[in-house]
Amino acid sequence: MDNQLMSIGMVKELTGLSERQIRYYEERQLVFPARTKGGSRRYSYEDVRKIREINQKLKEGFNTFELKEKRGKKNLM
Amino acid sequence: MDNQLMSIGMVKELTGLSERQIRYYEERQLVFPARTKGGSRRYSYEDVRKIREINQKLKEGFNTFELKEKRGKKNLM
DNA sequence: CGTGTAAGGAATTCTGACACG
DNA sequence: CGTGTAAGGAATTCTGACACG
Repeated sequence: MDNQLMSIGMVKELTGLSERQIRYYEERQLVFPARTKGGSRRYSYEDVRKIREINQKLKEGFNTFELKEKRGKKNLM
Repeated sequence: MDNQLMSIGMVKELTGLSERQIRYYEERQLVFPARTKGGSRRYSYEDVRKIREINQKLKEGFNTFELKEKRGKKNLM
């Protein structure tokens, strides 16, 4: 994981989502950002892509549990 | 510049250099990181590459002024 | 000249919780 | 369930300066 370099602030800018939303997706085990020594999250572009997709699916009516299932079965994310 | 996303802390890790060195190369106009609203520097991979090259050249005996000239003439960096 | 460091401040991020629904 | 927010703390980064050489 040499490519997780964005702070949550960058992700916030790129996606337009709130820190709360971004952290929540992690809490629900949908994204797995790295951590610095200090404990801050570090995201990759791939994570940003996932986060966008998750938010999109949620808007479409799915819940985080379904998204997790879907990932397991179809390995799409 | 959508790809300047690393904090100086990340660059420090990737290059093994000190913040002082990294900032100094900017002061000497050898690298041009972006800035967040808050004022922190944001580096791209390209910047990291330049920083490594600069440090290498300095070890070889060049000074920052020469490095700036070289860049202008040969457009290598 | 290139780099170290202590100084004080400002911006960032973290966690756990209460809230709504 | 997904998200907002106020709370207090910890880690990060910033600038300007003094130091050495």
